[in-house]
Order: sequence, then structure tokens, then C-alpha cells
Amino acid sequence: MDKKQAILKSVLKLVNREGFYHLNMKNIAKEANVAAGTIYLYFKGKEDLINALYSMIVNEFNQHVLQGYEDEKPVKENFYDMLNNAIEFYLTQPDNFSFIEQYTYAPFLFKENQNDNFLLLSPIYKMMSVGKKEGVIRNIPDSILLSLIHGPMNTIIKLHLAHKTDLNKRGAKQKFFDAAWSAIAVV
Amino acid sequence: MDKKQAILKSVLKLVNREGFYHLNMKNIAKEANVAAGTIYLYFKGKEDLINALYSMIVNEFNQHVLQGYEDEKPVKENFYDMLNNAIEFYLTQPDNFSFIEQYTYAPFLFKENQNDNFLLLSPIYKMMSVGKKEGVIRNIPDSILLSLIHGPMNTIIKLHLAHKTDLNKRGAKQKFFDAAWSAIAVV
DNA sequence: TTTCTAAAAATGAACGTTCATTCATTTTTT
DNA sequence: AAAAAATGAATGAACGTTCATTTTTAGAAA
Repeated sequence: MDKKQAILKSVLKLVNREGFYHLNMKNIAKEANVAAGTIYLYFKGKEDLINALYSMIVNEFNQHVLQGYEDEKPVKENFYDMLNNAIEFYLTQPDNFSFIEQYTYAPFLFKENQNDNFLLLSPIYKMMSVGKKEGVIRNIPDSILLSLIHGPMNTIIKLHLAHKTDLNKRGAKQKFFDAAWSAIAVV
Repeated sequence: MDKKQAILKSVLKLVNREGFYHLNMKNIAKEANVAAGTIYLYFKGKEDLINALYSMIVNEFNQHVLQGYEDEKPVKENFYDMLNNAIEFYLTQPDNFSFIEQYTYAPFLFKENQNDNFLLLSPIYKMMSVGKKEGVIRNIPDSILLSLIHGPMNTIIKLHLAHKTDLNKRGAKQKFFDAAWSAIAVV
């Protein structure tokens, strides 16, 4: 039994269930079936623990999003695939979504990783630059393009998880993809 | 001197500066130039205080966003105006943005208002329904439309405030508006 | 205007609780 | 039996809230 992983899983579960605000070491230990002191054998402290979890999730996310990505494919196809991968990642692991969101919006909590926040999106930058070169994606600043991809994705996932919409309904995802593509595509 | 307002302003400033995680009553009091006990003359406690601030900002936001809105105007014009109003509101008062974001992503922190989260967007729903009826806005679920409006706006503001883009640069806003409109408009 | 006084507002030290972290001791592994 | 891993009670700091006391306010009386 890997206690380090158990502890990380425990944090993920608790942050999702009760938020950062109520996260405390005793509960983390209990949920992971270890003693409170054990956590300090694997992590320097609470901050280190949370930063480690963040890094882990970002890595998993990047890896998952890039599945099936190939430079040879049309940009539009890669775009659909990546968006699909991203949504699938978060819908099947909503705890990850909740954690990343809360972490991102906690200024000065764990400054160390704050520059990595947008690192989450590195695969997307690659696709944008190719698309612009080929003339299929609008020639506007990357940051605006980014907001047109990342923003809707974030919100639609949030709405889905809050049961305000259902992305699994037939055609829903496709409609979303088409609309998102319209925002960044050359008319 | 209105102490109640001073306390609310103090919370806003501190949440923006150090996040919810480090927010404590002693600092709120110090920043507002009142004694710790004074806060309890105006608010039941910490949660009540934060909920009150949230409600205040949501009200101000809704009011500001609707400025210039008129049913008679073309939907596209209302859309641009509202997006412009929303961005202006947050860019001129970034503390409000940071606060709302952090509040929204704090599950189980202050459940009371959680259903009001999307209330923030009530003016937008109105516009969408008219646009669909007139055939200028895609006939897709409101929730998807919402994600295509709210999402990019949120992300672009975040990027601007993080100095990753500059919405005040000539043409930047216009490009963003055009792209956002493309996402929701009938082709 | 000045003085008095009762109510309202404000104060901040004190209290009880919670929490992250430590470390002497115990358990498990090799 | 020595080393490594794990434990959890103990510690002290931090925090939200309370309330006995002080300060301010406002109106009446002189």
C-alpha cells in the first residue's frame, strides 16, 4: 500500500467535498488511514502537500489532453480531440476539476506554483500557432484565442457538474465544439 | 464614517490581497480601523460578513451590466454593450473579480448563496432568449450559450489582470467581442 | 451656549476551540 | 537485532467570538 498516494487521494477527496477552507491535517490522515504524523514523512507540510497534488494533476491533465494529437492531422480535428479529451478528463474525475479551480483562485496561498497555472494549457498553444500559420485560425493574440477555448470549456464543465446542463445528452458536445470552433476559426 | 461599509471594503481588499485562506477577523478590523468586536455589531459572524459582501457585489454587477440595455436595440448591440459593461466593471474594480471568483469556487464554505452564483448572469439569459427568437443566436441550450459568453469573459479578464494580455490595447476588445459573437451567432 | 445624563456604539482583553507540527515511543521490515 | 517506518499524544500558536468596560452621541435641562 502506497501511503504517499493514499494521502494525495485523501486531499483530493476532502478538497472536493468540503473545500480548501475546511481542509485539515487530521481529516486528511483519517481519510488516508494513516496517523497525522505520517504525512510529515512524505511531505514538508500542508503547503508542500497541496503543491505536490497540484503538480500531479497538471501532469496527468496535459498527458491526457494530448492523447491522439498528431501534427499531421488537420487543426480542426486536433482541436476537437483536445477539447474532447479535456472535457472527458474532468467529467470522469470531477475531483480534479474542483481542486484545480480552487487552487487557481487562491492567491498567495501557495505562490510557488502560480506561474505554472497557465502551463496547464501548453498543448493548446502549440495547436494555435499551427492553425494561424495555415490560416484556419483567426490571427488574433494567443491570449484572446486562449480565453475563447479555455473559458467556455471551464464554464461548461462547471455547469455540467452543477447539473445545470448535460454534456452527455446526444449532440450536446458536438454543438458545443462547433460553437467553440466558430469563435476561433477564420470566417 | 460608515463602519459597515468600511468593514466590507476591508474584506474585499484582504481577500484580494491574501485570499480567503488567510482572511481573519483581526486583520479585517485593523484594515477597517475598528475593533474586532465592532464587526459583530453589524454582522452575525465571518460567514454572514462574506455572504453580505457577495450579495453586494452581485447587485452592483447586475446593475452595471444592464446599463444601456434596451429591448429595442439589435441583439448584437446589446451583446456588445453588456460584454463591454461587464469587462469594464471588473477591470476598474479587480478586487470584485477576485472576490467573486474565490467565493464561487469555495464549495460548502457558505452554502447559503450557492444557488445565487448563476444569478449573476440573469441579464444575459434575457438577451439570449430574444436572440434565439429572432434567429440571430444559435438555437442551442442556454447553458451552452452561457458557457460561450461567460467563459471567455472570465478567462480574458483573468489573463488581463495577470498581465498575460492587454485588453486596453487598440482593437483588442473589438477582436474579442467579434470572436465571442461568432461563437453564439447563427452562421 | 453649556452641562448633564441615559442610551447607543465601540472597544479589546480574555476565552475556548481548532489546528499544524513535533517527537518520544511503538511497530514493522530486513 | 538493528534500521526504517509509523504512530498519536502533546505543544503552542492562531483564530472566531464574547462581554464587561469605556467612549461617543443626542437630547433635555439649566
